[in-house]
Amino acid sequence: MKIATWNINGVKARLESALTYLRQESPDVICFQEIKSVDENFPAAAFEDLGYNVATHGQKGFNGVAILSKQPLDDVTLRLPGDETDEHARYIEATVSVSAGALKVASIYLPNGNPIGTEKFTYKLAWMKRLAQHARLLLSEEMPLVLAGDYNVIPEPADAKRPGAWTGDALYQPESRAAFRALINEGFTDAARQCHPEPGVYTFWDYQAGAFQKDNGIRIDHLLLSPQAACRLVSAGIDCFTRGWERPSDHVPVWVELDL
DNA sequence: ATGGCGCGTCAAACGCGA
Repeated sequence: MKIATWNINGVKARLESALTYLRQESPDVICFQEIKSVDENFPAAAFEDLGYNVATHGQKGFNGVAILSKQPLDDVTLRLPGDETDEHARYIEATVSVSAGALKVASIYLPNGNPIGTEKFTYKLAWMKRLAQHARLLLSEEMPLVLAGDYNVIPEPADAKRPGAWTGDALYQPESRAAFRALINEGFTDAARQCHPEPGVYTFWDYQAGAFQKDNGIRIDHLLLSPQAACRLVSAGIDCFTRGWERPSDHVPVWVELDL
């Protein structure tokens, strides 16, 4: 079973690319971030025509997450618990039935947090704390679980071509990295890193300054596996080729193959 | 060495991202 995550930076702008990717790679589940669309305007029919069930949590203009699955999506939950005043559409979770039982999947769009020293960075750290708390609850269910998405965190120096260029950035702050480590240390496996220990593995290249041509990338999109998913890990990969497509997203799909 | 973009909103710049 193949589960992918992709920050598509606007579903309207990326619809043809997304459909092409799904036709070509055919993941069983794909998590989208930054759909930048309200639920009513999400082009669900186009994805349903490819055999996907669709669950979205959108808002006007920015943010917005979705889960698409060939198998039915049950118990769809919107919003990350812990702050009723948080209006950002950044979290959706659902259960997918599989032959071995059930798999839980979340599509996560973690706050960017820039610039540091502002309420945006405070919001990022608070959001990460809420995520870690909710993750503990999910782990206690002891089922295969994949927390997939754009974490907006560069975990280690090896996750950036030029780590020194990110020292003042919210994605690479010690607090951001510590919060990510704390989440991992609850018992998750970083699927792409597990399968690809080598440096030079990136999921994002800025639109500016020819970043992709220079391979000046960072690894900020992650699939975190619960122990019950990690023991079924077959392979993981990053589909960099979409970054070379016409009008690309600045992020590329990351995927994991689980023996489920 | 440095900086170079793109999407959505809304109809000209601007917020936002990373």
